[in-house]
Amino acid sequence: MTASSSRQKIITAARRTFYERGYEDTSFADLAEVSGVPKGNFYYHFKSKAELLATVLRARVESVEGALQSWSTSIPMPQERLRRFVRMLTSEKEDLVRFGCPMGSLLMELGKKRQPELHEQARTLLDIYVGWAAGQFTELGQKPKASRILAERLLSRCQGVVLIAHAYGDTQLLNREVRDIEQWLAGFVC
Amino acid sequence: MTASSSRQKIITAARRTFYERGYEDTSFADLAEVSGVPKGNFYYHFKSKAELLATVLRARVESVEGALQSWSTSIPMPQERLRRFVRMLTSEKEDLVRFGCPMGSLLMELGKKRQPELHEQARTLLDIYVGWAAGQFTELGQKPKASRILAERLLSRCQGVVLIAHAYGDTQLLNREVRDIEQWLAGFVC
DNA sequence: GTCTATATTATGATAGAC
DNA sequence: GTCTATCATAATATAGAC
Repeated sequence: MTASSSRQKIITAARRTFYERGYEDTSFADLAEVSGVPKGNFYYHFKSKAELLATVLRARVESVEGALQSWSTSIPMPQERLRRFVRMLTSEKEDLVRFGCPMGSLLMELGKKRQPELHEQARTLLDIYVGWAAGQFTELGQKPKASRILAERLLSRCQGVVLIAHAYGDTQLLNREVRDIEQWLAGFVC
Repeated sequence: MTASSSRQKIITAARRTFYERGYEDTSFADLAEVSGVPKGNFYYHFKSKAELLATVLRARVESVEGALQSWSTSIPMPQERLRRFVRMLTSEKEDLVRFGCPMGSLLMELGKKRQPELHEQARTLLDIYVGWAAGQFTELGQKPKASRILAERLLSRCQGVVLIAHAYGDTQLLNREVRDIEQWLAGFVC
């Protein structure tokens, strides 16, 4: 087994388990079990648990950047791109209802940590979404300042919906509120 | 120092510190420091840390019920009561921007715990707000089912706004989005 | 009821053989 | 690079004197 393979197994397991149980409640013993890599090896690949988290956050950033860029090339109309973004909530509904939003969970948990650099890295994720959404609103004819506000409002609404749907474990609520956000978005199309 | 005094000091310290640092990251040593009560005493008043958390959650439930009931008697118009509710976000803005929403934080953290009864207790808090808000919408002439949906939407929007404002540490964003929610609410008045 | 001292366990992290 | 064994620490929880 190559080095990068073990390293990748750890990252994959951490990404999923940090999401499901939270960062603090996930031990290296847990990750060893999930990944199949003995926990002693972890310190060959990462110098600390915080560094593993930073790596997971970078991996999430790259995933998100990749998805958003691919939409920008494959979907011509900005309003369709925004719909595609909101539709993520329904296509991922099982996980979102069970575990909440991966980004939102990290933002909340890391926002309470003593190390502010971890919170900053989680905020990078949010910034990518907000910056991208603002770009779509600008293409729809909104001024830069208004675009930023609308983007923050869109992310805010998505986060709120997922949080409540997760609290109630209610998939229907999620579906219904996604439709409401889509209707709100439709007001900016014409 | 009476028994109830020590007990109350622990609850007060726990309520605040669980909010600021999260439940899991708050140790009895931390609470001993904050409350001034030696940590050995904690197990005289509470049989476990989980029981202390349950007590804190009950205290929050009582606070919320008290506030909502007092509004129902002191504020005659339901639309004014809903405004009062949303205005909480601005009157508590310093804490909300620094630490997020106390209820939202607990919902997220406890939603990832193995003990589902803790998550249920946190959801009780949410249920109280949602039930109360639904009652206000009903008084405004909405049908019961629509009232429930609007109440969930209101809580969802508030939670989302606080989460994003907290992530960015942005008080202005909070103020602005609160105004937007108030405008949305105003649509149901006439 | 209050406090000190301590047991117990889990975790992040390290040492060193292979 | 991989794996086992182990350290050091911090946390929950308990025992028992006062």
